[in-house]
Amino acid sequence: MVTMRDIAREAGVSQATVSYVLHNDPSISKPTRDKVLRVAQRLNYSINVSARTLRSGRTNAIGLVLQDLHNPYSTQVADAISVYARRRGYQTIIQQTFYEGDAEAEILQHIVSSMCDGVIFSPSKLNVREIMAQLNGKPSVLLSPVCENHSYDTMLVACEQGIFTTTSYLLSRGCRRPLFYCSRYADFDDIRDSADSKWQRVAGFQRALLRNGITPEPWQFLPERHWNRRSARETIVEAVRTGLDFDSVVCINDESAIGVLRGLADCGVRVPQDVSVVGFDGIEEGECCVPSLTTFAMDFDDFARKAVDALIDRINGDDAAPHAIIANSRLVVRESTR
Amino acid sequence: MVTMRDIAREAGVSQATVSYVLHNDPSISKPTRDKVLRVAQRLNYSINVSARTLRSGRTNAIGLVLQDLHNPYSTQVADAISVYARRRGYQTIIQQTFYEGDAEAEILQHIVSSMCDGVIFSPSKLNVREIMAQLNGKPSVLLSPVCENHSYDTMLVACEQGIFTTTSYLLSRGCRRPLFYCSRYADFDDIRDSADSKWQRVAGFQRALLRNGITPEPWQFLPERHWNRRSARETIVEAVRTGLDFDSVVCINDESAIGVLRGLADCGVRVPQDVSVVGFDGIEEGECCVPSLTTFAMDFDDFARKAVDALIDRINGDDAAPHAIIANSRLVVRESTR
DNA sequence: TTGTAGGCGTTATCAA
DNA sequence: TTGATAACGCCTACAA
Repeated sequence: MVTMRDIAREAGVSQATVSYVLHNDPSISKPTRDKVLRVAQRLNYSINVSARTLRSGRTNAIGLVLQDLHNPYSTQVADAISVYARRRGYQTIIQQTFYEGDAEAEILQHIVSSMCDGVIFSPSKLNVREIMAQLNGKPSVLLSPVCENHSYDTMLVACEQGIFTTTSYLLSRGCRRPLFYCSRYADFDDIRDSADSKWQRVAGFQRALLRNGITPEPWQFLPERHWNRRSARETIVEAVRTGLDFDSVVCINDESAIGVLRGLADCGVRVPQDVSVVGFDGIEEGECCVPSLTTFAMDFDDFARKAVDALIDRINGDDAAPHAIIANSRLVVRESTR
Repeated sequence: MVTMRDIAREAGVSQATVSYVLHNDPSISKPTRDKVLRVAQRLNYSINVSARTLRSGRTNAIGLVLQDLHNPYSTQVADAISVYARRRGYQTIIQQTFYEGDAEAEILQHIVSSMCDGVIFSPSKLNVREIMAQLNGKPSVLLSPVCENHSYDTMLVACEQGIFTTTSYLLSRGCRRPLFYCSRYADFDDIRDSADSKWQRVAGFQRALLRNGITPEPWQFLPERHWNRRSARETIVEAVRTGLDFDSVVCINDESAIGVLRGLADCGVRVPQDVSVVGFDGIEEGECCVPSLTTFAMDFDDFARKAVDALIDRINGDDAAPHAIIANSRLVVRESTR
């Protein structure tokens, strides 16, 4: 490893001078500058980030801590944030917690102590108290459906409203017997004010039904499963096999919706002629599947912009009260609804 | 920020003792140990990674430098590598170069100087000489279709053989007029030994045709476009509109194949009854699309295991001659072929 | 315009 | 069993 000291020795200057040159300090004369730069080039110098960080306290990187990168939604979030952060002059360091509380704490600790100037963090197991303990004052933006705190800026997703919108659209197109994938039935009054992402979606579904004079009934709720293609596919196939009478499926996310589309194809059910399907998220895959997916699509670029801007403001010392941030989103009508 | 010195003061021991305790050094007595740990807990201490790295030279992290995270193939690679690296006790730091030579060099420099003990790197713009200069001796595994060097372990993809396999399968099912998405026509003899990933695939296509007594002709080659859904969709729609007579499409990757499926659906062409489609990669999306995709599927877990194991061996001082590594892969027959 | 020197938080050697 | 102490590579007053 070649250090500034090596360059200094080689160029016949002090190590401090090298540092100044590499920081474009104007007080260094052109000849010295050139000489140092030439040597640095020749020795193929690259700065030691640990040393710089240790000394300066700045990393010029932001941490993005997600649960995993396995699902398209997370991937698109990660992609959009990386791209925008880069435009703002920051490296993005992506880390996954794999839904393990230990990993979460460990990663936050590492990140807190160094590696990055701020964190965009999607919590799973940790509660706000624990998060605060780990984050310990480091600038942060939370990606969370719930805004159970007033300690951090939080990117919210309009779950209730989104599912209300997709369900309402379905009903406006004449559907009367929608299924919801995936949750067990719960009484509307028990969940209407829930802070939980899933229950918010269930509540949106029910509110749309009620608004249209339909009373939600337990048969409409498909059992709780993973929010992924495979679970959704298996579940909907099972529903068709058991002879469930439905004319549409409201899905908790796009990935599930794509599994539902697949499962209906397995059963020879035509979409949208026999059954309509709506998703939630707006992942790219939904544009290109057959049939393409009607969904409540988030604007990922807007999401990334707002999250990163908020974080960088905090890094730069903004101490306004933490606030909730919502990205733009809208209903996108495609082929999966009639 | 709370440091070891703070703990030491609070616990009435030296800072060195704190370090020993936090490293589970057996020479520290139980009472001292407990006292220090209690204080550390209370002060919510977390280690400063920069300082540790600067001093010890070890990070316990590996860097994964990809071109982008926008396509499912890269995402699945990143996912699999992160998961396996974690099992081997390493954090994975994912970085994207966005196909910009500058970013590539910059990221490698940062990573070289610190942040991680080794790098899994997918080069785009940089040539081997430049890579070597940036990497500067840091343990590395290259993800690259070409093995133009004997300086690094390199994960190879069986491009020629893979496309040969998918094309041969198509022909064995009675197809006689396959299209190739996407490349311009090139004479077989000019490309059969190419080191380039794309030309290897084209060569595989042609070799399969020749083996079956079919002479490749320019009309079979769809113009060069991006290897993504949208380009493929537009291209195949155009091909159908112009009345091109074909009975199958060999795609350069799965993402393109999914775009082709979509484009054919746009035109009312049935798959596989009218046209068969094969992909290359084995991304998850191919399992669940309609129709599901016949493809030459890589075993991503095997890929990750081999890449990470090789890298960790190097980190641990293995100095065997660099070698080429190929992950398991196999033809997966699904619904998109007749 | 350039050099000297101290310290960022840790690890690790050596001595006590 | 524990404590001094000297780096690791870089940044930045301050001095020259």
